[in-house]
Amino acid sequence: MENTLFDFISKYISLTDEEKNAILSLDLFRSQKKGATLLEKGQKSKHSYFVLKGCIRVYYIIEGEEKTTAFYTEMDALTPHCVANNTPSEYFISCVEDSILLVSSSDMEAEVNSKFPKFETMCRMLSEELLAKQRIDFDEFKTSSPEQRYQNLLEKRPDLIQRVPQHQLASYLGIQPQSLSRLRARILEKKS
Amino acid sequence: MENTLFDFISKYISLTDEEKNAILSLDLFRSQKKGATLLEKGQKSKHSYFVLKGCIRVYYIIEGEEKTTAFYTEMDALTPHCVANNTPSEYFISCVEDSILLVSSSDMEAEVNSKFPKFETMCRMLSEELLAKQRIDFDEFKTSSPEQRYQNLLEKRPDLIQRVPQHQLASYLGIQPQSLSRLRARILEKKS
DNA sequence: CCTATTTCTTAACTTAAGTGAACGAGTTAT
DNA sequence: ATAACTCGTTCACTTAAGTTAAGAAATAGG
Repeated sequence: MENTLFDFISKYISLTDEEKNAILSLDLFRSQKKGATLLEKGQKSKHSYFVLKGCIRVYYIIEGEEKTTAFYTEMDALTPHCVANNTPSEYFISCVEDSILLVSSSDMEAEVNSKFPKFETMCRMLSEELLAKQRIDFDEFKTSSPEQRYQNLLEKRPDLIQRVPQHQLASYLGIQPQSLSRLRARILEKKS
Repeated sequence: MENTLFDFISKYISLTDEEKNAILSLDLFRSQKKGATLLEKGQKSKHSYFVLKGCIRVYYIIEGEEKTTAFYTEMDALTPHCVANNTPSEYFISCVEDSILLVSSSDMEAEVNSKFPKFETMCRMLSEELLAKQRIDFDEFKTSSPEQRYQNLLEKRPDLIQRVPQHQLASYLGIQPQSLSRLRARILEKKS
């Protein structure tokens, strides 16, 4: 588990053993059961998450319906919108599977950032990278049909289709569960 | 023009007059004519943009069709995906209007970041903020219909609808220009 | 100033997604 | 063990977006 974290960090900066131990001593790892809620709509929170194992999702409740918009799996980092601007959350976050997460608070990050400039550099690089990557994902979503989005997902995150309930996948693809069912049937039809 | 920039920066950090002069002496402001291309597909680039005045757009050419996916106007910052990972660009960037831009290179930013930690802090805060904001935009896009997206745009960026050609707006909303025309007619119908 | 081109709209038709309902399989709770 | 739910699928029907084509309006270029 620690290795997952340090492998990830090593993509951006290099840490001494001392620094690694300092991080471990902060004791940030948390286990969560499938279905556990990490953040509710309306709540304020200062917590950011890094997924070491498992899967968490972001969802809204719109006119009584759950709309899942994002999944975070191994090596994914998530700072909810409400953390940045200290407002009540517009969405929920919960565990799709039993998960092991690294949970940090913005206060703690601010402290670490000011003590270790190297760490702030990593945060900057990481969020710049995620911003550019998310831009591409958004662009792909805009420029493709539901069917193309599903095919795209099959290529890029085939594991998600196995791990996650269909009705959650559907809203992730921007459609109704019935449409996803139909679309899958249509694709099978084509192959044969 | 300088004020636009320093007003923006002051949201994140405070600068001394000396520091302001240092920034101005870098001479980063560039004027661009409507229609000018800032980045082409396949090109590598190290340039990031901050829009002081005007409007630039990101677009793809997919099966011969232009697909516009993003607009950047006054006080918006853009670091293309290809800058972060030094790969050929998957999209084009061009000016929708005559524009005044601040253009920086990643080399220069790296240098400034290492000399002035304050500046790196600003970059981190900015990209974290943009990441969270873009996440919300993406979520709204996923959870709403083309018509809702248009109504949403009317509320949040009414200026865009005036400044930008309809066919570019259409792909920004994820639909065909004909569908946008129809959808606008439908909305007018409802109001009366 | 007029022509050429681009942009926007409209229309008719096709295709796919939304909606409401029903069903069976699998799960959870009592 | 059975009742109550959840989940995925299918069906019939409605609605909206995609597609192709044509024409009007606005814009740019010579």
